[in-house]
Amino acid sequence: MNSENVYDQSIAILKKNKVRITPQRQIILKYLINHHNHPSVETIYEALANDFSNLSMATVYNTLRLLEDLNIIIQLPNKDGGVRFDFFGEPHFHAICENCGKITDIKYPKYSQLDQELRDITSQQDPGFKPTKSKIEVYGLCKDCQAKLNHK
Amino acid sequence: MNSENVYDQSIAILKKNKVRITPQRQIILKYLINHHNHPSVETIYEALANDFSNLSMATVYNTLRLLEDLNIIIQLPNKDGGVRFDFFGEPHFHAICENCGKITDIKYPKYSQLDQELRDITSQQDPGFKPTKSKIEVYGLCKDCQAKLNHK
DNA sequence: ATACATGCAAACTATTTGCAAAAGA
DNA sequence: TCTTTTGCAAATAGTTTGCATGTAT
Repeated sequence: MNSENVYDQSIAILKKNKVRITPQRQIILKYLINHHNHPSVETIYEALANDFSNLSMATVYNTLRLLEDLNIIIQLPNKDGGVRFDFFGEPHFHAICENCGKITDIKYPKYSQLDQELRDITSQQDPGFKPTKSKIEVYGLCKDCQAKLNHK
Repeated sequence: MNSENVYDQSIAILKKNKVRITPQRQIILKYLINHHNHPSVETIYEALANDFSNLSMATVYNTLRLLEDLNIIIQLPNKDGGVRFDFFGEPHFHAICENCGKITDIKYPKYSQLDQELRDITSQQDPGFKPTKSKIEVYGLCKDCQAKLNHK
């Protein structure tokens, strides 16, 4: 699926949920679709504020929460405070370096299958719980940090 | 494994890493082993400050970070700011309600197997990355919140 | 003995909030 | 039109830090 389709599909989700398509929401959504750098709120704000004056942090926060609630993006923990975001088009999980905080996308062909299994088990053990999504993270040390830490 | 063994085993990990066994660390660790309420920093502080005067928030923060770094406890996201913690004796994952933030432990017999698979895939796709742990969360709506939201 | 840990309070920073003005539908 | 959204600035809350004191080993 190309990024145009992905964008249109996301906009459709917004419309279905009766939220207004504002320019701010459009550029933030586009930014997230086109950048796979797992940006923080501030990274997004700084990248867009130049071309789009009068963009406020509050709006970035609002939009990100909205997109996350609609399962268009997911939130990732950030090593030193704050959070980061990732457009969640193709299901994948994340490898996170415990030393530098670097986040890498890990594609997993069997993700949907695993997701279904996790939901089933959850519903079994917590009757009545209605799962909407699952999130997986693998923590460890990235290549660079291993090298750095060995030199000490 | 009973809670005495779990405690001794955790203390052994602390000793192996040459951190001092202070009374503060002991009572915080014991609290986490004996309470499966996924406490916040403040919950832990308030529960212990009564019997242990002069306990400071800073020490609770320090200790929790230490225990997390040593993979004795894991950190969980909290709905409205802050984080929560869980002693990670038997591997399990968590069901988190998106509406009220309630966290439930979900036991998964095949967890170690899945954990191994996730690590392998991560190492394959991010050569050089050295995994230390994985974390899985299933988000959704708990039974109570579904009922509440339907009444609206 | 001495390096490490603690307690306190102040500092910091990410995030939220209230409200008037702006603008989608 | 009229409800939702935005921008701004102030407020809030979670977490960290600096340093003198205390303590585990």
